[in-house]
Amino acid sequence: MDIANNNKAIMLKVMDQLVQGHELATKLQQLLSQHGSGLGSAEDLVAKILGSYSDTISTLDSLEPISSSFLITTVEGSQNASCNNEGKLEDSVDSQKRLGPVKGKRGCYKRKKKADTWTVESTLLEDAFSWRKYGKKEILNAKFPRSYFRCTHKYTQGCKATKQVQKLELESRMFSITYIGNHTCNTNEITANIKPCLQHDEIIMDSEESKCPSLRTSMNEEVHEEENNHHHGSSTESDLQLVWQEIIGFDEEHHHHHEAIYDCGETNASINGLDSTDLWSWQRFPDQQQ
DNA sequence: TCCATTTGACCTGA
DNA sequence: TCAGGTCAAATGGA
Repeated sequence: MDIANNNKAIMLKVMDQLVQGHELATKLQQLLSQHGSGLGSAEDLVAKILGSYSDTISTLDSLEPISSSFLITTVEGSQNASCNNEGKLEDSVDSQKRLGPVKGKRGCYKRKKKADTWTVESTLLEDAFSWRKYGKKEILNAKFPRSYFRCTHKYTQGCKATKQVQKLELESRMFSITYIGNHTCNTNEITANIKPCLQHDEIIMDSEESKCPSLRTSMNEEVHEEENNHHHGSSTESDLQLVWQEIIGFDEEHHHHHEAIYDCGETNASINGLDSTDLWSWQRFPDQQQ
């Protein structure tokens, strides 16, 4: 009996590890696709890794019936879901919004779990996805408020990805960007219109462990290019500007004016058809101020 | 008019 | 109990 229980525990642990590996490979695949050209072989490799994980998981799953539910809950991880309607999230939410306000539903949600969540520290706030801000919150013992973003395609494509952005220190350009959930929207459409941007200065700070060592390496390679990367853009300039403007405002409340430092002289850039007025003004954060 | 942001309200979970 | 996360009405800009 104990042996059976022990085997079951081992099986669960193996499944856990496999599922985690699968999640990491999925994230890596997404990041590789965001970074775009020249990485085709790497993407192929990731696809093979993912296939291997899937095969192994399904094989184990067929051996142990109880693992099925485990697999689903783990893989879904932080995929947020409304507390009503048991999973049929997006359409219902969307239709609710269009049909009119439903009182008593505010804040009705399931808090995201840590799985499928990873944190990046970066001087750049943008990525290949389009985000819409839905909230801001003062965080206890934090100098700066945290901004909350959801995927623009949440209602149109049911994409459940969200991210949280918080400035780390007053004297630093670094932001802590927490990504929660994977994009399920049509990323090809997004990335096709946007040049891949280098996410220099990024440090993966996964909430569970360091999940993406290969990514970390690639990120670090870009560090030295920091000051030269003012010519990359994405569809997320709007939210960048928002966060930046908030922070500027916040700084100005606590310090004084930094206009000269913010003004890096690049305005009205048009990248890939996207209007990016004042696109780069946010990049010159007052790290060298007095 | 449409869409995005702001912000106070509200709910969940630790 | 309260900090954190999300909702949704109000507001503003294009």
